[in-house]
Amino acid sequence: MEGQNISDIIEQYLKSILSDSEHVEIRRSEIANLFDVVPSQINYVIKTRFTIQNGYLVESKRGGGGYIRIERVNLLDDVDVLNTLISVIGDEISERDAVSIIQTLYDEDVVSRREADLMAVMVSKQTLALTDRQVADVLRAHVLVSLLNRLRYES
Amino acid sequence: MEGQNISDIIEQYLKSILSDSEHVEIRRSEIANLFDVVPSQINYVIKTRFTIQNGYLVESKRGGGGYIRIERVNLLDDVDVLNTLISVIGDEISERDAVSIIQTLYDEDVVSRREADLMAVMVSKQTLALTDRQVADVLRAHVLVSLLNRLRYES
DNA sequence: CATTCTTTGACTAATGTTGACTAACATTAT
DNA sequence: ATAATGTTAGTCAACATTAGTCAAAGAATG
Repeated sequence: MEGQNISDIIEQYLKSILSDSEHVEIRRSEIANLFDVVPSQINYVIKTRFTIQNGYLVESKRGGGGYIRIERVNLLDDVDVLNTLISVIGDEISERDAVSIIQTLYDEDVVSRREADLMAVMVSKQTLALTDRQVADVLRAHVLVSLLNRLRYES
Repeated sequence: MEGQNISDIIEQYLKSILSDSEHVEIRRSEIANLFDVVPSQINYVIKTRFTIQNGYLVESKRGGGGYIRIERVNLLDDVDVLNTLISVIGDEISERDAVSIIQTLYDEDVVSRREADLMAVMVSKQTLALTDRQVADVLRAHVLVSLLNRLRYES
């Protein structure tokens, strides 16, 4: 057990709830009060310990009745393929390279034909209509990584 | 279920009626009284939760015997769903409205669950990480229209 | 020491709530 | 007919209530 700092303690608290139910829904300020920390520390805990790589999905809503919801999801077996491809992408990527990555996904049966087609539309020059080519390449990398991360889990 | 704020509760109330009949017809002040809110809150609920992007049509009449009528529209009955949606999108669109449209596509069986999920990732703020919000909105509209156009052909 | 991780708080953004004012329509009086 | 009055709904901006971001300061680690 590592219970040294308060972030670890909050992490354990949330995970103990998650070991029973599939998800937790919290009010940020309540948890912050409970552990006597500033609200933004909750964001820090979530950002560093409840990532999609670890199998957690987070959604939230602001305003009255706002909340933060953490959900446990089933990670799929394609993790290795996805990690490899993500590391290949880097900070920017051309349309041609993006298409070949999508092709790999299809070859490896990670996505269907139709899903691959949609992804190809998403990374195309025409869709990412930006005057500056490099800006488009950076955005395309971002888009592709987001899509690959989405493929890590089901439902 | 997320139902902490009163707007969500009113939304659920109206949708529970809509799950039985094709439409609801309300007197604004009555609903406002029922949930103990000011009348204009009903407008807020309708404006944020019963848009055409969500698959609802709203009409109303003022004066004596006035009413607000919410109707669920079946977009598949429309001759050209996609054209309708594309015209709704316009030149720019918020993430919220975009998600509504994607949800509608899924509800109407135009796309699968997974395809809808990928599309949702695509239009998310995080994916379209741009400093200027309006630029992101414009790009998001572009992306969505591209995707909808892609859905025209069956492959 | 240098580096990385944690903690904090000021500022920002999103969403929800309220009420004063306006617009549309209906009914009644002239 | 027309005007006056009453009865609805619509708009908009101020205010309230949440969560998110970011960078600086502090603590821990090696």
